[in-house]
Amino acid sequence: MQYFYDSQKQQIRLTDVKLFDIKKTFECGQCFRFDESSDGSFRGIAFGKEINLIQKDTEIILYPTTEDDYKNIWKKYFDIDRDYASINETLSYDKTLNDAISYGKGIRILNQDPWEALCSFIISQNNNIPRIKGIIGRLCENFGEKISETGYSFPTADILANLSVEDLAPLRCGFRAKYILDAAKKVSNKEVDLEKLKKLNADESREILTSIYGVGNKVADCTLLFGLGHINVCPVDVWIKKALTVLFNGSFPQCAENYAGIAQQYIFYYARETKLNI
DNA sequence: AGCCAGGGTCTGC
DNA sequence: GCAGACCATGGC
Repeated sequence: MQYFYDSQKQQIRLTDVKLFDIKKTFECGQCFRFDESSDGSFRGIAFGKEINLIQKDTEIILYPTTEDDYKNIWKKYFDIDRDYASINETLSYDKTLNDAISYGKGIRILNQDPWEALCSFIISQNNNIPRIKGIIGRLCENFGEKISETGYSFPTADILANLSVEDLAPLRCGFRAKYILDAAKKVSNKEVDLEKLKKLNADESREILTSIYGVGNKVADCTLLFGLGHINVCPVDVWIKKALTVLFNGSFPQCAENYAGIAQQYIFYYARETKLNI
């Protein structure tokens, strides 16, 4: 994969793209702030920047952006440097995983902002994806910064830490409001120091994350996988639970141990798309 | 109407 | 340690 920057058009062009399908990546349930436009491109916001992506086969264009933002934000965000071919080969030793990969090939695990991942997956609990996106959209419109005509950044923990449950009423997020506020307070006052978590291992981080009211293992593991780069962590939701029972006799095979999070994402996509009617 | 959605907490055994 | 009630909201 190579990149070319066009300063005239303010765009990055990725060529010879392998194993990066933007539609699957944005629609596999790992992030909630990217939406498809009528022309098939995707627009979204991450790290306070709005960006569009359009893909044609092995070419992807990112716009508008600068070369610096590509190097400092998007290259990492889209997991460009990870060798998915090699990971897929390892996972393919298992026949069921191989089936799931042929279905979800091109999914990449995004490296999201840890606070956004934590807050988003608190909102995700006992909820469905369209409504999660709605609540997060209202959260950003109400408390984020306006960064374009229609775009708002994800609000910081510091901003949310000073709010009350009543302030969050416009979100219509129900019982989750008190969880969001506790997370915001603990992150803001460094009782949960997300920067420090980056230096800890998964078990140590999970222990700290679950000290937040409303954060259990599943939400913590989503934060570890999607926000803190632990690709060997496997969040278990109702779909994964069902898939593990039906497809794997309870747990993933040996070949998935180092990439359990990625295996999990293929299986999640596979299970939902096929509704597990296998 | 009742069930479900990328769950977690609290109570009672 | 584990099952069951409960939690808000909205789509089907």
